Amino acid sequence: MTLSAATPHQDASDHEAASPEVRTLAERVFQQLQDAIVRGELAPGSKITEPGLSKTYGISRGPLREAMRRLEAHRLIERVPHVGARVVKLSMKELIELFDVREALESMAARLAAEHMSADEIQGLRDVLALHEGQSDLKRGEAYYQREGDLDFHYRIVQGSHNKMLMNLLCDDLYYLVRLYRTQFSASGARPQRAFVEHHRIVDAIEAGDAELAELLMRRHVSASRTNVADRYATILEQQSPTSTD
Amino acid sequence: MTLSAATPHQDASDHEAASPEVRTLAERVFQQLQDAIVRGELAPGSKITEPGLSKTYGISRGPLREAMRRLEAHRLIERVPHVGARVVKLSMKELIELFDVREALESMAARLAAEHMSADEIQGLRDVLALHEGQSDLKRGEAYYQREGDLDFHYRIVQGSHNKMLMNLLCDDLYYLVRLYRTQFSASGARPQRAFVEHHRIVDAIEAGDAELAELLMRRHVSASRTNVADRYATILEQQSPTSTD
DNA sequence: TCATAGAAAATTGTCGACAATTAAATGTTG
DNA sequence: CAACATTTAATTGTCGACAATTTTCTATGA
Repeated sequence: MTLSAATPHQDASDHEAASPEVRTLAERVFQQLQDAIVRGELAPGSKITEPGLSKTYGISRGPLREAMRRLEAHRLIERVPHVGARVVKLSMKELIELFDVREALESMAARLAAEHMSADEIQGLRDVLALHEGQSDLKRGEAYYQREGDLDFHYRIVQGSHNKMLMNLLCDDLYYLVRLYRTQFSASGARPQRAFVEHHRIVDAIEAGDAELAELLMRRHVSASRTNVADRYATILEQQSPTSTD
Repeated sequence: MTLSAATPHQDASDHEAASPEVRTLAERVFQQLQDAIVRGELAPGSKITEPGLSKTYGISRGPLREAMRRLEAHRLIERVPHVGARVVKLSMKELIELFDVREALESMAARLAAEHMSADEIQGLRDVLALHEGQSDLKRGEAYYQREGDLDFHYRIVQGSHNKMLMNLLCDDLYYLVRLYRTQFSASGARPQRAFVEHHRIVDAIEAGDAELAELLMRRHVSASRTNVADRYATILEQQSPTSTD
């Protein structure tokens, strides 16, 4: 809530209260389910049943199924006809693939942002960084705000590209998957500090209008993030089942 | 139909017959609507009403609404709560944005394809090209097969990347929009012949395992395609309303 | 004990009806 | 005649019930 000025996500509801701007039940339960999955309340790979959710959220199966169809299209759940639906579970390979796609799209976004971002938008970007850094000094163990703050940073650059297609793809499709993994593998060790520095340099390049540099720096930034996440994934996988080869 | 070996699209139904592999009504009507929109039978910007479609396809509104929710998530229709749905209509700006995103993603796909494509997959790619070229010699005025053939080429390279995320984004999200515009703005003048040459060079690079070159060539190829489409769009726009500034 | 076949339960798919909201039509008034 | 208010119609949103399919449980047999 203290991040209100820096949280462009559209999850307006705190926990389960009705949002006045959301007109239909299907829309509301879609956002609620999206949030529940991203937060990890619905564990990856777990089966979700229509009567169960229908009872949990107090709505009939009609709008619920419409919400599930949207979640399916956004790749947050996987459905099999006549069998049921499960929360998506990314393998390490898929997680790396996700970062590869991010690298291509976000570096493009950074280039466009350097070309098209307004002074106000750049100022907003700096505000996010300042807020981010301040919180980091205060509570460096608390990873939650770092993660959301990091995503806000990327979110704003994508919006700064002024490319609607790109915004839809990254913000509506990929970022929810990114947030899903982030609940499991938060950045570790010296990575957050390095990310800070990289963020600043990217903003510098954008402010200078150096599109080529902004693109290059963002590409490296996402690539470094991918390496870090892959390491974390492998580490956790070893801890869980040291002899597993999967 | 003669392209069966080279058409990886999953539109199995010819016109409206029941596909045995499609288990549910919602799935079937989703594909039918998708096809109708892509073919232009449902004009861009036209309003679609639930009772109308329900009567047309002979199903109730339940599964129909689920299909529409999926179309909405794939950006083929746009819905407003309590008002209705319309077939998406891309402005020239959005069309260019779409090609910009394609340029970033498909150049990445070409690079990965050069690294990971198997000999069989490359052979299949050459088969598509040969078929494509033969048809071009026979009937160069017939643009339909060219268009589908071109898309098959791109489709196979994306699959050759062996990146599931990339395949989903391009094949499930973007290519239907590409096909939608293609029904309106087919390649013109000397563009098809040039595209042939570019396709061959891209395959050569992939076969040689030259990832960097494949990426560069694909980037140029999509960029050239964008330029051509933008010109066609502007021309048609002028013919329709010479004095319009929109 | 394990495997298999059948029955029972649960879940998904589909439908028609009713409520809520919006769009259109009609009538009224200046 | 135009502008506005009211009424009517049409469309969307939601619900509960029934049919079809799958999964689970149970019983029978080797």
